[in-house]
Amino acid sequence: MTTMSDIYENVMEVARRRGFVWPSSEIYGSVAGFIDYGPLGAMMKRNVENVWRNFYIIQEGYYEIECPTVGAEAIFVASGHVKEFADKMCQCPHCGEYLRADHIAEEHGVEGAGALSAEMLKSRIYELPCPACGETMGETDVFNFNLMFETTIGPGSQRRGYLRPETAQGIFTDFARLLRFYRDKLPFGAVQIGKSYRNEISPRQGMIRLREFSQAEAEIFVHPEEKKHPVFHRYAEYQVPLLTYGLQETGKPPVQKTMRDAVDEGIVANEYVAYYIALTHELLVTIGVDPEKLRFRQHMPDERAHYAMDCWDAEVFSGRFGWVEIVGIADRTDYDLRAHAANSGSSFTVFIPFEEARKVSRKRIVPDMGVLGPRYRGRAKAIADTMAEATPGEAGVTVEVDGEEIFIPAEQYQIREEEVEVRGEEVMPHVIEPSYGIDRMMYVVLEHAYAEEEVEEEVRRVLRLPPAVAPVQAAVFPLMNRDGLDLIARQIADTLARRQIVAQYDDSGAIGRRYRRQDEIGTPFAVTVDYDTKEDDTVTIRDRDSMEQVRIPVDQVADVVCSLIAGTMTFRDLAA
RNA sequence: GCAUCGAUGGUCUAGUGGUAUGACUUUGGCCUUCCAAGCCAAUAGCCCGGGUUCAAUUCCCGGUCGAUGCACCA
Repeated sequence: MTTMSDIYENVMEVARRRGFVWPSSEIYGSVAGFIDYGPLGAMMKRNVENVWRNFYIIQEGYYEIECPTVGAEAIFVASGHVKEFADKMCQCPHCGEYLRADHIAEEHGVEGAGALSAEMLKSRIYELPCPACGETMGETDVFNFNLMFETTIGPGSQRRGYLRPETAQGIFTDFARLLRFYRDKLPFGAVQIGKSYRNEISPRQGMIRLREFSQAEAEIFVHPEEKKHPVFHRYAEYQVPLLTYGLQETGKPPVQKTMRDAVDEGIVANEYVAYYIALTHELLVTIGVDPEKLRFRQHMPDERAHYAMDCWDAEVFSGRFGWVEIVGIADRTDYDLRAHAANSGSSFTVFIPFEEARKVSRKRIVPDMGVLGPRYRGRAKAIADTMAEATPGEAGVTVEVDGEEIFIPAEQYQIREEEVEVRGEEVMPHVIEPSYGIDRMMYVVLEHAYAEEEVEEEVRRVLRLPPAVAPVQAAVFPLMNRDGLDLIARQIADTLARRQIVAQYDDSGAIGRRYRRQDEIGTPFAVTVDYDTKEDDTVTIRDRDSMEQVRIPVDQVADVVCSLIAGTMTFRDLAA
């Protein structure tokens, strides 16, 4: 039987051999951190993404957008990635080791070393020993290693661009357009599924840490003071294992909590974060993650990314890698919108009307233009505008126009108190972000689905993939490749194809071998045409997991297979 | 990036200074009335670059990829 340590090798061996995942550009030597999805892998990945779409687009109503993977420098200056998404590194002049400069400083009691500039760090580590060889660091440059891939846009290498390190920024930069699309109301959200890029220093761990990877992200814009999810009740009683940072500090295991309790007890910051924790749990179980190997871990305060306020990771246990972060659910506050507003000059606020317009009394300076006009001529308008913003003194008001201070005596204006109707306010939304690593989901689903079992002294390898993500949904076999059985089987395969089912026809070799082949790629159901079919127009349908067979009429095959795949009927129902 | 080890048909592997073993898989044929049966045949391989040598898959150097440890993983 499979031991913990070699499950990865067994899973990846099947994945390679059967066309799920291949090393990229093998013929020229593959590069760490890049993979190809083969035919079955690409199919399965599409299925996983479509399950994700069912949750976020169909259930939640957040539409999908698609933005470029290359972005101009300004985007990532604003997002903070140019500055923050980098490690301060240095190279030991004695042993040549590459090291994190801030880590060296921190180990020797320098508080907040992560926030120091490169120059500061350089001087702080001057007298410290190298953690690799023990020699004093001395004169060594501290440099930023940015994890973004850099490129240039257009000829002449004039404009700097970056491959996006997350899909989120595209949604933020489309904020104003999206707000109009959703007719100027909060909350609203947009999602994006696509490639992101991070130039990892040393990627290992196969599909777990890639330099080019697929993300599925939702950015949900909510009122900053009202983080109550409109349909929170959907998941209010849903139970999820939560590993709070308090529990982590004391080394305790996660606690099962309903989402309502988690919010009421202040464990999870707000209903939105809790809602997407529960939704993520349901989604991951749907694609085939073992619920016994799934938990939600809260980020420690010092662990959070530069933009996050509260953050929970969905972690899945892998026999090879231990607990692996698959999904991050963060309350990014208004960090991103504020940054893009400041850098772009565009508006990132939403006008929220009050339920009733509020009457606000305020004082307003009304200049006597009959006096100001003739006196200041061309500058009169500017002076009047400036006065409206100013606070008048006893004798008059001083305004500054074009760098010149001008005193306007009190008799040249009136102070009018007036009631103004304020109909609402401009607020900058907060962003709730569930962010999924599709490739990691792919790996853990394959690992959790993989099983070896003894059947009549032979090892049967089977991928117990849920029908919703299995790359091939049904197999169709003639028991013998003659006597017209093959023709009937081909017709059944055609019928299934017309019903949008991915069906594989196979007539090669013994029937048992064909079942095993399909087991290994996770095909949930197999239809077999035998000699009884010619007598009574029935076929057998076989269940991958139980290996049991049920005989059903040929003309019901498509309906039954569709129901089984959609999950509206189980094989057990069929057998009963 | 450093250190150690490794890389042989699709997969797993034997072995070698003179082009390579076996099994499984795959394909074709025979046989076969439901879970990798049997028989015959076929296809297919020494990670890449350089060096030493008459000759390198084998020895040496460099690289790539992988495993392990260190470092790294917003």
